[in-house]
Amino acid sequence: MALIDLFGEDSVVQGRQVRTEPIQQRSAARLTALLDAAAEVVDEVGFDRITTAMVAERAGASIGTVYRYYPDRVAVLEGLRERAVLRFRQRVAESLKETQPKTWWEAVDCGVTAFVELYRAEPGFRILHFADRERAQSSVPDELATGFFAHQIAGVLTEEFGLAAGDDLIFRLEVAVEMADSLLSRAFTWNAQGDERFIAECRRIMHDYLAGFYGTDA
Amino acid sequence: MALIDLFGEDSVVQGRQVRTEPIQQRSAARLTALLDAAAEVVDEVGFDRITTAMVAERAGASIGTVYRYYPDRVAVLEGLRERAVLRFRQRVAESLKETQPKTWWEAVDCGVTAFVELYRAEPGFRILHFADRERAQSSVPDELATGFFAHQIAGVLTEEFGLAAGDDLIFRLEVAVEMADSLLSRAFTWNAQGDERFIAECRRIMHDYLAGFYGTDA
DNA sequence: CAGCCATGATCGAGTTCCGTTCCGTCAGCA
DNA sequence: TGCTGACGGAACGGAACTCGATCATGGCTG
Repeated sequence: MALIDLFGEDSVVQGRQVRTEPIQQRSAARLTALLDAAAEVVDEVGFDRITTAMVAERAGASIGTVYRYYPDRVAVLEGLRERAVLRFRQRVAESLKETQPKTWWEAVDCGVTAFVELYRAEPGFRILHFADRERAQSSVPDELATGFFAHQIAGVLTEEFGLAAGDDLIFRLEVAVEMADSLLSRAFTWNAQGDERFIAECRRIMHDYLAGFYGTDA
Repeated sequence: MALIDLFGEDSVVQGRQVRTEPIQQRSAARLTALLDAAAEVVDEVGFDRITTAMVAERAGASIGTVYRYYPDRVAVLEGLRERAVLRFRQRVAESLKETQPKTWWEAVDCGVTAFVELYRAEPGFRILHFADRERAQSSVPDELATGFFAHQIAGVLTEEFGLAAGDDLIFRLEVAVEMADSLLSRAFTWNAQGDERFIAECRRIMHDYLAGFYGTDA
């Protein structure tokens, strides 16, 4: 199994948050414009204060258009999150292709790098960490949860670097993903460029935590 | 410095989220009733769906009373968070007094235990982790952030167990607190009693991470 | 110690704002 | 040129929040 298959866009299940699939071409542009607008507004006023009117105005659309594509306010944020996840995975896929990692550690590191880069460059990317929590109380675990990432990564590590597959690996990776998400988000909490200390410590912890179980490198 | 001084209620700075300090006795009862109501409602309908009307009704008060004490809806949640932090610290203080830890590790473990117990028993306790994220975009680091905990814990570990004080210790602890918060919240995300696997792994990781820097135990 | 009353506390109808709907109109495609 | 997808924005419902009327408390006074 190629890395690109695990992290490429092919394997992303289309979300259910969109009301009407865009048929005409202009509507696809509308959709991205709406999400771009939502991303900006989220960064400016926060998750609580965002209003559908703000999103519509910023996107140069009317209220009705927002509701044409999304059933409600929360769905817009979920759409934003879904796109962020997609972009993250694409970025990881690119990073893997460029880096051609020789060890499992280098592969994991690609994930950290991709995360940091997107946090820096992508408006509204912080929604990734946020939505994690809010989701908890309502729904069933979905394929965007950390557990899903854990499975994806497990696939890569197993296929490419021969790590022993199994529940232990999955669990380890889920813990690792949770910690990394937490530390990297912390790095960006009060520093738009990301506090290098936390980023570096995150890399170190990931390495030590996974190495402690699967042997140092290789 | 006694442990109780670091974690007792004395050192808690009164929050600013309350509009009017209660003067008469009944209003103090009102305030706790409002927070109790908010805690229940949060657990039932989530952070998004909570309304001031729900809180008022559950507390047996009118809308106006809610707004007498809190400037807006979000402030109620912040008040709830502040109380949760307070209770966590009190619980840690109790736990330390009972346990009489002999090693730094036992002391840290008290923190984990307190967190787990409160998560299980205290309605709305999950707000601790939630609010962490939302807070980030608006305000300056406050004394309820993880950094504050790190300082508190550093004080205990330095005074009681002779660990070397300094920025390194503070940073380590901040990272540890962040990871613990993340893993423990994950333990409770889809399991009201807390997934024991994550709780145990959290303890192990805390121990290894801190021990790796300061030497095993003692 | 009873009663007074300044002031804290409460209430809830009313106002404003926001989420959401709905239908009339416009634009792309055949 | 008609048919269907896309769009706009007024209108509706409900939730956040205000405000002046009203009630309760507890210190003070005689």
